[in-house]
Amino acid sequence: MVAVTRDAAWAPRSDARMSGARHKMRYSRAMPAAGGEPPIPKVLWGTVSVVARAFDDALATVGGSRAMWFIFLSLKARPVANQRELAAEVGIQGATLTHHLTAMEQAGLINRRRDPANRRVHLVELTPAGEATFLKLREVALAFDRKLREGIPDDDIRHLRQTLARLQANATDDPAAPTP
Amino acid sequence: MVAVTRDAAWAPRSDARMSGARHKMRYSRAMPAAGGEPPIPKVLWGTVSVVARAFDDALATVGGSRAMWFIFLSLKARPVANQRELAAEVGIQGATLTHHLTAMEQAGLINRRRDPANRRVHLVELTPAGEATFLKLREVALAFDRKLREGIPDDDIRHLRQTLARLQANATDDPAAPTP
DNA sequence: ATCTAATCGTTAGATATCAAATCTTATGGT
DNA sequence: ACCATAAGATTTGATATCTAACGATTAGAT
Repeated sequence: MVAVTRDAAWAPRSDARMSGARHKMRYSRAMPAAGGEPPIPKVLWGTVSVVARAFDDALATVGGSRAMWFIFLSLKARPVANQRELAAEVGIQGATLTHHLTAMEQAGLINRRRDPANRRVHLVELTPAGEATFLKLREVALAFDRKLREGIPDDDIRHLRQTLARLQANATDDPAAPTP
Repeated sequence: MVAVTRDAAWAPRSDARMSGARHKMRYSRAMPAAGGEPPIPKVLWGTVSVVARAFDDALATVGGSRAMWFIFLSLKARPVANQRELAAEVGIQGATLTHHLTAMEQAGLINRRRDPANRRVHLVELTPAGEATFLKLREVALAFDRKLREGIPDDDIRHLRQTLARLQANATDDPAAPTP
């Protein structure tokens, strides 16, 4: 018989996500190398699930979404040659970008037109409504960023960026041919 | 006219994901507060997309997946009272867990049976085939962990865990009622 | 000049996830 | 004893994402 403490009814935002560990997990039982800590992929995934969800919720309050915000951000940060490049910048596949752009176009936030110089490429540009939406989303994103970094020194953020970059590089490097 | 360098045909694993930034992005143009660096949510999302994909690919080579591995991991790390608790541990919703467990049951990796003491509860237990699969997945997961941490001092990993935990807490804390 | 191959984008089909509705079983109030 | 409510799990319907196949356009070879 296992005693289980349930989510209290009075708890604000009784969101069970990621809050289930009432007993201390001992991952060393399953993963001898981990020293009792959850493995890195699990920690990363857990944090990102929670952060991304909160970010999405915040953007949704002004009618946006994470993908929409990343698209706006890439479009405004520098001119993009084509959708393929935009997709890479945003971190999604071209097919996925198509869906988002179609939705944004139907919502009147962007225009797509063929480049006269190379009619294969579709040029993406913001409409006035798109500019207005961008500003609203930016406000929410900036507020979220402030909240996210609260109590974390800038040095730690820098360190975080470095370590994440290293993890990303380590994950993708091919062990077959590291030396040419 | 924008000059665009295309993916070279000779590049190994010409996966465009997250590799599109040939020009240095200046996010300060769009996000004045960021100091030219991409905002934290974007960095997090980018790193996790890449790492999770690589991890999934690795697990797929022995017939597994990220979700399956997390489920095994939680089941082996300590006994779990019920599926709701297991879902929280894994970091997914109960409905999603049901799908995975159904698939794993059909694959002969686990059994689900009603708890005689409380017939609402479905107890999950590994079959011998499940134990064997767990060992194979663990091997892959340990190798991936080693690869992921290559060149990163343990102190940095500890630091990473701490910062991620803080980000997670900051993301979810309710600004409405921080003080009771 | 024409034909083949490459590039850009979209469409189609599949999977993973979530929220909401539903089903089954247990608990508590009367 | 009976019924309403709660808890655990599943099912349903929606969304975001991916890969693979396709359509349109251009570039290159002959």
